Amino acid sequence: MTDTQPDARFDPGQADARWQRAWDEAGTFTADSNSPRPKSYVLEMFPYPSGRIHIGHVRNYTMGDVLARYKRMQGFEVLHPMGWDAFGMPAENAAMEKGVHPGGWTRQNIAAMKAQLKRIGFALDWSREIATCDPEYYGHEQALFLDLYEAGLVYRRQSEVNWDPVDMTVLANEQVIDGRGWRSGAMVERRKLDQWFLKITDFAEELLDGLGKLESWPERVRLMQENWIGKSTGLEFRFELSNGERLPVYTTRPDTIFGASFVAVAPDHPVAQGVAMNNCDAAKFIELCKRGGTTAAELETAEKLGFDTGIGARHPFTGEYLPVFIANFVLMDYGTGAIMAVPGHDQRDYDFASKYGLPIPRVIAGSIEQAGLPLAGEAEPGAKDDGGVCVNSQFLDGMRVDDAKAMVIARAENEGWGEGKTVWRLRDWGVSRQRYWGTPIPFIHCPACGVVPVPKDQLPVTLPEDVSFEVPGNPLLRHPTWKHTQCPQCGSKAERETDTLDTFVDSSWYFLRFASQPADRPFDPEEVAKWLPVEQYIGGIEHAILHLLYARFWTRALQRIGKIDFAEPFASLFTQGMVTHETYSRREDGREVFYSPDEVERRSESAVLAADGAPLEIGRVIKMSKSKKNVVDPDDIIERFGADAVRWFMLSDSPPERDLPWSESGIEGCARFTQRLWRLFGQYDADAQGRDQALTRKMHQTIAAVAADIEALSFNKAVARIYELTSAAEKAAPTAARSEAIAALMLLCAPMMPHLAEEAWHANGFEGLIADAPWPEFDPALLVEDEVTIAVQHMGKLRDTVTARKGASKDELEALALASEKVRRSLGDAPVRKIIVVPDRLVNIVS
RNA sequence: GCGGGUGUGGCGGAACGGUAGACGCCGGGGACUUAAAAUCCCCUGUCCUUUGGACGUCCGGGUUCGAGUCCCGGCACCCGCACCA
Repeated sequence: MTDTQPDARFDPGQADARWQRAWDEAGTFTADSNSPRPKSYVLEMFPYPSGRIHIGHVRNYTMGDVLARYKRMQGFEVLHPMGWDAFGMPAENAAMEKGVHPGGWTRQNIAAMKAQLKRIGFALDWSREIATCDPEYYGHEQALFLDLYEAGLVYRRQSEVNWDPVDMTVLANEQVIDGRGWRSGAMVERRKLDQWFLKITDFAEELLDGLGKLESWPERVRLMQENWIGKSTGLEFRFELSNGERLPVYTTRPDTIFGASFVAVAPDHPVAQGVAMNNCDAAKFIELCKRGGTTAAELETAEKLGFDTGIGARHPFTGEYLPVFIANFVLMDYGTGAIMAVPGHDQRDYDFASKYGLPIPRVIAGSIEQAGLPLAGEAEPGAKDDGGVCVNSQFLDGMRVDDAKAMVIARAENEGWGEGKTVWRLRDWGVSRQRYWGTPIPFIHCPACGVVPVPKDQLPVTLPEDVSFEVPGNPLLRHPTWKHTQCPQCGSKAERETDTLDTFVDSSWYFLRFASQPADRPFDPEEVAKWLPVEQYIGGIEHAILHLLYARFWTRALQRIGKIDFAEPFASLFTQGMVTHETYSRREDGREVFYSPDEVERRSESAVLAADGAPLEIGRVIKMSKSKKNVVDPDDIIERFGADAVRWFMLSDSPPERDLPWSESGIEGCARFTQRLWRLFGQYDADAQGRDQALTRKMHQTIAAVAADIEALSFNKAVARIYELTSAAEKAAPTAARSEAIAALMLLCAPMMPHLAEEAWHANGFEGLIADAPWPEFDPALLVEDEVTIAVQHMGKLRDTVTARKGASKDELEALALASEKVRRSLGDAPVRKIIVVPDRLVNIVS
């Protein structure tokens, strides 16, 4: 090396900023959609601008960055953009707590977080930066929303919300704690409002079928979406009620119809409402059900409660009258809002029947002989693939579950009291939010013309800036002038819609806007076609269902109305794990007080509070959160260790889909490794002479393996490979082969530790930026070893290892194994009965 | 409650059904140094008295010449559950 002393240390404090500037000035990461190179679109889920970049963001974006840089080195024109999911509740909360404007607060956060991201040296095309709170962005979103409206995919209907009667505001589920408003503490009420919906259910079948083609999505995400969409086939049929009405119910298990011992309806079912009109106990019961949260988790964990309406429902086969209950575990949103309950074979029905002393007959058993077998204290599911047959079921007795289902449906259809039906769990997407900080829904309510869309040439409908959060309620609703306007159709006085869109709408098309940003349209279809679908999308598993399903829906909807010509936005998906940290706490005045890592002195087996030297309890390793104070600040650690050490830590050790436990000693080890590499890079000698076959072979193997590992996103394995080649190169004699290996290491590290790689590349006199250098080639002939180690087992237990020529025959390996003294000792006098030989791997002797 | 996942040394993890523990961290010992830092070398799953052996991948069963890996049944923890993003 020419201008660096061998013992000089790598100084990230200077190098990081220098190379970040160099990339900026050269426009290295600006994506050119007219480039002749093949295109690659690498995208990470954009962050909510909460104020500071979280270490979890750093991990997410480091993974995408390594892939983006690697793809560039492989000759791709890479689009790797970044933006801000900038609408949402925290900005309004900040406004209420600190008296700041949500817009100002958000823009300040964006500036701070952008500076943080720049310090990590991400290869991002900042020229395409988007913030969803910019009128330029949400105006186009309003236009798309109107397009979907024209296509009949948008409608209004009544829907329930959590209403806080004290704060006079709608609460999000997370703002309802034990049935009370988080701020006011008032009992939350359910209130019906007119709200906007998107017809995602129109696409249920397509969204389900499409999953099958997403081969590069994690299996578990596809499974979760499949279950969420929840296609089921069953029977919808009508009970004749003792009051003369008819009650439609839906069941997926018509084969168990003889096990029905009661009928249950949802508290908001018309039958329940009807009973409540003349029966104040029923009305009280319904009120009771409406208390408490609206979430599925709460409803399903709540104690099963029912109210006997006194109505009877006539069983279509037996003619017997079953009692009709109002029950809190029946959902109005699913099926018909009423069920036939089969306690013998459904756990919820079982719990309910046990509580109210209703019969629990068995109608499914392993065989017809087991008809009299009692149920073992819980419901037996009686799945279709375990050979269950119908029992105690008249004409169904002895039939297999599948056949019985078909038979019951056929009888119902013949006799005219029911029919086979497909039902979906998926519900339409409610997008109305009664909040200020979101995209205004571009509609006008005219007393004469009704609901009228805002003409496109009047978009965007912008948010008013002069709003106050001191008074409870929606600022848009209270604003003195904003909502008052004229009807675009008749010109008379009218009011703007004051609901804003769910922020999931914002994130349902941002990946299109990144690819193409015309001023007059949401995107240009040709430009979009060049980049989309996203080749690799990376984000948290917490988005496995909602965000990813909504984005898939939105893309398909745009395809249906001819805006784009592809159905799936993300070809490949990766869900990364969280960054975790142990917690430090102690009891003070009877409650647990947490301390942050920088207040703590961590010893090998204990931790003490630096301030007073008293011991602290080391808690479990859990997700970093402010309340547990187990957070580390990215800026802080970059300042101490440099961007490359932090990036390296994010990639090392833990597989990317699993949680990564933060540790001080881990990051220190990474920082040490940057210096170790730097010393090795300093030993590059362009004039060195001589061969080193073993090292050359190792180099080629490493180049191939690191490439494969990066493409599989197995960064921890790529890191391990780089450690191995580093050790080998350090130990090797100074030959031309060694210099070649050192240069290869610079290139292999370039996507992961770009500042260090650039610095070494430059210091050793290489031309240009390493970010622009091609990925090194490898010789496939050098990947295979010519000698292999063969494991020799006796009865499956390892006794010896022997060395053999690669590709040695079974007979040769057998002879080698039997010649081993350790094997002969283990064998003793026992006769050899069988020998299993796995070529190039092992020999197992069975005696 | 329902749906989905995870579980391997002191710690993070590696391992086409085929040598369990690659690689890193921690720890121990040594070298260099007046000393320290930095750096380098060696050791490091548990147990048994050794050359050597036994036991070991959350627990209990099973399939197989051979199971961390496949099957059945548990346990623990994590994610999601439709207005958090």
